[in-house]
Amino acid sequence: MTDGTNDKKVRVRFAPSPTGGLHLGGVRTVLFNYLFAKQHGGDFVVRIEDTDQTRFVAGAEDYIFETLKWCGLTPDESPLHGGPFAPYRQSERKPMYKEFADKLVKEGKAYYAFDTAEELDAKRKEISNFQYGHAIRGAMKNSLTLSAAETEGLLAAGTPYVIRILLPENEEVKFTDLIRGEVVFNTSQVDDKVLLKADGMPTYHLAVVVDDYKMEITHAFRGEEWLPSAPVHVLLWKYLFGLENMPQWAHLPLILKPDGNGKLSKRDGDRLGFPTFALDWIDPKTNEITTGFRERGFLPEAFINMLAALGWNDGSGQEVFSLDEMVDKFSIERVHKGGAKFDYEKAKWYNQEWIKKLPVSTYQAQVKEILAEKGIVANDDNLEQVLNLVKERCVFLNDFVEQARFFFKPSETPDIASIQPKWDEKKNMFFIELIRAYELSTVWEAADLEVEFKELSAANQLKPGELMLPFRIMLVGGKFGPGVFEIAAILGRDETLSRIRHVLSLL
RNA sequence: GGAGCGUUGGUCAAGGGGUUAAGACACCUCCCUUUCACGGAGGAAUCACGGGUUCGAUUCCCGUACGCUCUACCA
Repeated sequence: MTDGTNDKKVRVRFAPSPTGGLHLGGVRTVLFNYLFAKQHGGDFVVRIEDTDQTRFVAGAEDYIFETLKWCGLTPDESPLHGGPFAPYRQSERKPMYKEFADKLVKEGKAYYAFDTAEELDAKRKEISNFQYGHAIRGAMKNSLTLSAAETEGLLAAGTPYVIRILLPENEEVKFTDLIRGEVVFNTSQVDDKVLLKADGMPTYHLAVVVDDYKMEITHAFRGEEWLPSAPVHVLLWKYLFGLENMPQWAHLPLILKPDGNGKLSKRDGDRLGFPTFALDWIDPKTNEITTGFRERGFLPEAFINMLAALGWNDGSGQEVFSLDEMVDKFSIERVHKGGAKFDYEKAKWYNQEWIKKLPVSTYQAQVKEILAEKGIVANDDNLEQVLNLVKERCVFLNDFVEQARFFFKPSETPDIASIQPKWDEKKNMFFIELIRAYELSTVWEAADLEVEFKELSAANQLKPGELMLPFRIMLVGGKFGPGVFEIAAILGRDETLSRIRHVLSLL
């Protein structure tokens, strides 16, 4: 199969570090993993890569799971959901890694290095293009340059050390990337990466290989920033578990900032006024709040749809996809190689499309809550009707506040300024008569109300056009919203008449 | 600096040796709407540049330019 699946059960993983809020790129990585797994009837596992204790941030892990939940991307296995390959936190798997690092040392594929951070810094300053590799390692303090006895001595004395992979000189490492095709690196160009840190924790390089093996991962999709270190991972697979067991790789393109160049960062969002995180993130140290797409009023359907479209399309021209449709139509080979600039306008368009597309019942409760926060009590009898009437003018869920509030609460500041200049006694009389007519109406439906309105305006020798705006201002408070007669129909007789009277009294 | 990856309208992109080079977003004009939206019609590209290969290249090859990523005991 061209997408790299074979008879093995497909298993993918998303492996985030709990260092803060999940940004767009991270969620898209999850999405593509998820889509691929589900399309092949496989498993989606979430593994927490918390090997760097200095960067650990409290709450970040919970945040990741809340994000997945909101997006509807449920893991089959994770620290939260459990699973047969537990534990799913690398910090809890610490003992597993050292064994493999030791094995590599024993086989001459890796070595102990005793250089201190200061010594490394000094070398980096001294030698331009410093790379801890074949050209330099002979001049450093490690088990390759030290005698066996010296190394033993340092180890026995408890001297801090790291284990580095010993890269062969001038050897080609090839692998097939599902998105990019064959990728080739020469080992002389990559350095002897640290595998095991002085604190006994593995680096990403060792951990990702060991865990992918132990968790029987078949496909590994990650951001493009990992491409340069891929040869180290391939070599580790070759040394430890065999290339035939190595997962298929796919390196996803980056999401770029809308203006200028470079990958999108949280700072760009702050600067340009759009979210980059899925949900609100509160920095536990500074208490600084970063707004998320959810709180900004995005629907999860729109959020993931927009994310998928950033780098993938099915070639048909279709742009709006549900999660199920994406599972059905996704193809890793149709993912772009080049990065895409993030376009917030397009993101908003997706949201509006989804607000229109989805039955309002799917977000009605949430809108009701948003309204309540603004002190607007919506009654369930006609909320659905109201939302249906105004949904096509909402880009964000929060827009329902402005678009729907007048149904539940008369405007406190009706825009009488825009009707006053042309206001006269004739119009005043018309509305007084309208009140009377509407009081006597036997039915209260939009079409009938419109007929009565027009008949009355004709009887008064007024153009309905001159009266529509005042009527709208009376009911709505401003120059916006659905058809006035539909509004009146929903408001009901009492409320409609009361609003006409009220504005009349102000004119 | 080195290595890797990339480059189709302002943005996302389809396409792929011979086409009027799809579509969407944004923008502008018009229509619809006696409001605002929705909707509809119209408007923009010497396919980064230079060489090849070819009857023919945006599409294949090689360079160049530009951009990005990596170059940590971070992921």
